[in-house]
This record gives sequence, structure tokens and C-alpha cells, in this order.
Amino acid sequence: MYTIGQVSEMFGLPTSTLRYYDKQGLFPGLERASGIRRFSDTELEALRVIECLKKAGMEIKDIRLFMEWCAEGPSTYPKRKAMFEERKAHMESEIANMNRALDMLKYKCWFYEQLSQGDNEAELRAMIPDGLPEEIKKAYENAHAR
Amino acid sequence: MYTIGQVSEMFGLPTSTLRYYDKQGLFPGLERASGIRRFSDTELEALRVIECLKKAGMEIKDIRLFMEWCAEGPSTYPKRKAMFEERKAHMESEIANMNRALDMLKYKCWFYEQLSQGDNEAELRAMIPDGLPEEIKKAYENAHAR
DNA sequence: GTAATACCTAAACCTGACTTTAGGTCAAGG
DNA sequence: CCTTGACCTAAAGTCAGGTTTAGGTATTAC
Repeated sequence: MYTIGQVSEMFGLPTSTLRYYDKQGLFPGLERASGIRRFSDTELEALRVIECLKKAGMEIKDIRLFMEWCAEGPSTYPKRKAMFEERKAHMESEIANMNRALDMLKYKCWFYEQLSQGDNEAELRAMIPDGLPEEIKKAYENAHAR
Repeated sequence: MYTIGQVSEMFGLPTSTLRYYDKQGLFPGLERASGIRRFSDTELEALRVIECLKKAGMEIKDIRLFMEWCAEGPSTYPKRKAMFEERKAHMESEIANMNRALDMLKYKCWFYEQLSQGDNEAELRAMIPDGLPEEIKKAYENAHAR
């Protein structure tokens, strides 16, 4: 059993954040001893899961839902699975978007590299897209960069 | 030359957003005719670039900086390049993080799939990580999933 | 001539995820 | 006894990136 200060130390999170998470219902079974929160292994486990779910871009209210489902028992397995499937699809499309943005950046880096080396901007633009070097062409096409 | 309403149509952005961008200094050379904004090809071009930069996770104030540099001319080529290099590095690490989160989700999906199919939770947890099937093992290791 | 549109501004409001503030309880140490 | 430190609460503040509102001008349509 740990106090909020100890958990704060262990996770490198301010106590205000832990109280905020509690208020948002992220620790459904959190006990108290005369008003003071007592974090058990269950809550430490929950916190680790919270950190993962946050990285996956989940909102607090969805994390609360998940925690409530966990507290409800095995009948909620399918719901939990569906939530993760939805998140997975979402992440996959996010990553695809980011890769497109990354291609745009690669193209921009190349473009400004040419200009920094003294190339003429009008001439450089004139060779787009047909005269582009191979390794940039792909980035250009994926990014539709300008 | 286009009015704000036409540009709104063309880009599928509310006029309020276009006015907001203008107020934030994203169109440094935007002209007006007796108070009314007149968007030229320069601004349409700027808007396309803005959409790209937003996808790359850039903040409005950095985009403004970039637009100001563009208006300043070729002397700012190296600055612009440096900005994109920094963004590129940032995006690459973001994508790596997201892939780790994605692995965690893959693992979670598999985990709840087993449970939904009637596996016993305690037994399932007991086989982690050594008894995991190959295709999940990698996701598990990358995600440090619980 | 008046009503509907399209434009303008400043300023208030919104959302999410926290953080900060102000004020209060309680136990241990000097 | 009284101060320090760790805990508690409710409520207000913060930040980004817009959106909404309230009020005003100018042109076109009937």
C-alpha cells in the first residue's frame, strides 16, 4: 500500500495528476483510510495501463470506461476487445497519415537543401515533378508536396 | 482573386478558420479592397502549405514564422531547411512511438480475443511471456504490454 | 424601401488534460 | 504550543486551436 506521494515518486507524475485521474474515475476501486488515498498493486497496474492507453491516443473518458469494464469482470471482455480493435484501426490510419506528412518533410528538406546550395528557386520549381531525382520522387508523389 | 467565402468553399474550411489564420499572421501579404480580404494564388498556395505543415504537427506560431521567412526571401532558405529537418526528426520519433503503442494494441486485441473465446484469465496471464505465440511475442516485446 | 447575403471586428466561449490556488485537517518534531 | 510537511477539497486558471456571438457595413434582389 502506497500514499499518493510515493506513487507520484514511482511514476514521475505530480500528485495533482494522480488526484485528477482519481476524480475522472480512473481508479474505480481505490480505497481510503480516513480520507487518505491508499494505492495498492491494483492501482499501480492500472497506472501502467493508463500510460499505455494514453500513448495510444485514448481520451480520459474512454480510459475510464475501460477501467469500469475491467472492474465489471469477464462479461465485458468482448467490449474491451472491440475498444482496442477500434483504437488499432485508428492508430493505423494515423500512422499512415504521419508517414505521408513525413514524405512531405523529406521533400521539403531536399528542396531547401538545393536552394541553400545556391540553386535558383524558379529553375528548381520548373523541374518539378519530372526532373526530380529518384529518391525524392517517391516522397514527392506520396506527399503531393509543393 | 477570391473572397473569403470562395476560399472557404475551395478548401472546405469555415470562414472563421480563415480569419483566425489571417489574424495569426499566416498570410503576411494578404491584400484588402476597402476592408475586404482578397485571396490571390499566393494565399491559396500558402493554405496548401499550411495544411501540410499542420499534418506534420506544427504549431500555428511556427507556421507563421515559416510564412514570414518565405516573405523575407532567399536569405532565409537555411532557416527554413533547419525548421523542416527538426520537424522531420520529431515526426520520425513520433512515428516510432506510435508503432510501439500499436504493438501494445495488437497484443491487447489478441489477449481479449483469447478471453472472449472463453480462455481463463489467470491461465492466460500465467503463459505470459514465455508461452506466447510467435506473432504476438514481437508485439508483446515491443509494447511491454500488460 | 426593406430584406437577405456576404463581408467585417472584437470578444467571449469551448474542449481536453492538466495545474494552480486557496483554504482546511492531522500527526510528528523542537 | 506551534510550526512543518503530507495529505485533503473545490474551484479557478492555462494552453492550443478554433468557434460562436453580438453588433456593424455594404451590396444585391424583390
